[in-house]
Amino acid sequence: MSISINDVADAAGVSKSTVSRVIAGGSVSSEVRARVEAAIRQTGYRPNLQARRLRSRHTGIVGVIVADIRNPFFTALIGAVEEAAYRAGLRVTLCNTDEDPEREALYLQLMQEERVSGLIFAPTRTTIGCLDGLPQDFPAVLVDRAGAGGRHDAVVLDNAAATTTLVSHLVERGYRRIGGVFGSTSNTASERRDGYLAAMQAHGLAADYREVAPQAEAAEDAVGQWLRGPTAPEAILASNSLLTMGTLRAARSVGLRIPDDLALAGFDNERWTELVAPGITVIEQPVEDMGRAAVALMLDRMRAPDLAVRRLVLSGRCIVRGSTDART
Amino acid sequence: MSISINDVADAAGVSKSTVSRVIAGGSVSSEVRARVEAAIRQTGYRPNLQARRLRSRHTGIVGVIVADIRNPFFTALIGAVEEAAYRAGLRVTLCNTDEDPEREALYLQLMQEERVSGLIFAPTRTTIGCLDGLPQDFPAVLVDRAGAGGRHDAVVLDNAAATTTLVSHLVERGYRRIGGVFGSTSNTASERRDGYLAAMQAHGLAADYREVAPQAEAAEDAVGQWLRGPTAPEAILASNSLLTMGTLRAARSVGLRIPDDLALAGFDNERWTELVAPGITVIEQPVEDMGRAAVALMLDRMRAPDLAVRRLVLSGRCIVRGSTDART
DNA sequence: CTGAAAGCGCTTACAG
DNA sequence: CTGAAAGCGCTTACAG
Repeated sequence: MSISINDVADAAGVSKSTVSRVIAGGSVSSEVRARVEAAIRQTGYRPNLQARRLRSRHTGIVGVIVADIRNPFFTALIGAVEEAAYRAGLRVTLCNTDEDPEREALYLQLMQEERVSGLIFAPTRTTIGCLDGLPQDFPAVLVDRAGAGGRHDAVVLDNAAATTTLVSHLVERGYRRIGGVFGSTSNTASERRDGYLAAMQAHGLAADYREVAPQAEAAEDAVGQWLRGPTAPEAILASNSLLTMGTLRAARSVGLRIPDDLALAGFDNERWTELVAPGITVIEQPVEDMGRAAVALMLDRMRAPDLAVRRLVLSGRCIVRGSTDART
Repeated sequence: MSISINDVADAAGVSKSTVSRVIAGGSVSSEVRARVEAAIRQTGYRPNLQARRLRSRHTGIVGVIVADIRNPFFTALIGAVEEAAYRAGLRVTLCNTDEDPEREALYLQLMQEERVSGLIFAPTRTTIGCLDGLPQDFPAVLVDRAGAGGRHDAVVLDNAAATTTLVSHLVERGYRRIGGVFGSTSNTASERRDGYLAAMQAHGLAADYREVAPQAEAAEDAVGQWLRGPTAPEAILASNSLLTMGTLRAARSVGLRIPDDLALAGFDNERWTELVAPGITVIEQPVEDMGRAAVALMLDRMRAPDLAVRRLVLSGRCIVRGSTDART
């Protein structure tokens, strides 16, 4: 069937050990090396990675499990992780859970069966609790989503600070009835919700919020109802760009103008947030840094499994645009 | 180190053949099956997929190579492929080439070394030519991008029809100086360019276009210059959503209003194209169907390698919005 | 239904 | 520098 190292060895008139050494860049006489390289070319030999990984007992694969590949934040994160992993000579294998804890459990098992060298994971809140099921020596790094005081390395945004910034900004602009739309599945959304609640309380304002599946449709439905009802807020803070989009669509379909009838602020500086009129005020996350940092933490952990658990907290940057600008 | 099938066999007091049978769902007495299952649970055993794949000589992995994971078209495609593959009991491994032929060559090799069961690939134009380097028995399906009369199965859009529709629509709306912005790396972009040229000629109009790297920044720069110059068009047709976005940004920065100063039409019905004011006229691609169809073609090819080459051409749907509406 | 043996394609000590 | 042997963790005929 497929050409194996034995075929190359035969063609070159050497042992397969020697072929293996040539491929691995071990010490081989230049004359033999040339012969083997010619044989490789001639036979069209491609090493079988399954065999190599089995024998060498490490795969050089980093598993990445994200919650929603259609969320541009995760796409950007994946891109950054991929690049950093590639530089470190690691391959990436990607899984998408669609925020489903069952699929998370499945993929977590699969990653172990793949014997990945490391794992980068953005879990749902449900799964964060049962991460202790992972073997001790499994180099896993949480990214974007982590509990406080977990057993694993993590890279997260300073969500409390970010929401405080957003709420303060809205209050400064004169808004009082500030509502929130938060994802219901992630710890990150909960942290943003708690930050919102704390900030509202600090300003002596009454809080009101909705928790929905972190997708545009869910936000559009929930916010649409809300905006049509008697408790409609005059400003909304949304916890990710999909929810921001859904909120915007809801406002449009109800016929509210932004920012005059409804102010809007959210997370993630997606290009479209700048293109709509008015632009949307957002917290920009250092997503490239987050991806790179996750890989760096993972590499450290692979080298030194006994390192103390590290938690990297990065700051967002507030970009003010017209969507929160009615009162100036 | 890691727990192997032998440990389970020892714990259950059976041979590893029997353990293997239990896992594979072979015929085993219920008493023995129960003992083995208990041993699996007790030891925390996870089968080593590298070993399984090596021995069974097929991986059950479908490789997916796309040009740009940040292009929402590809993200949606990946999602659809993943789902269809998952249903067929296949795993997906994903590679992102960033439109770089060198990385394409690298990943193509890697896919062979991984011994993937099948490949779904959106190649650059450069690479389409040297796809014959793939082994005959390699079940590869091209998606979104394919040459005419290639050796591989393919799923593509009817690009000629789509651009003809767009040009006719613009002409109908009274536009005459219709320019184009096309990606420079893909065959699909070339087909759209050729469709544009043919349609313009059929209408007796002079064509003018730019070819750029298929990213927003490149389009923004090129179109910005163009719009400031003496040959500025009154309408622009862009060959993907990133280019549409760049064109829109360029128009904004030059201070042109859409559609009064510049009409705009593009590809891919991304959510933001509906959210900006005015909305953007686009060709919507049946991207989910494309992903599913690619997997279906691949499965057929895996089962029957000698099947005649098939090329599936799907139609886009034109969604007219305000961006092409100045004259009505 | 169950087990012993062979072998998938490599790498890794161990000799020479 | 080179090769023969062992073995990574499985599955797959082959016996019984």
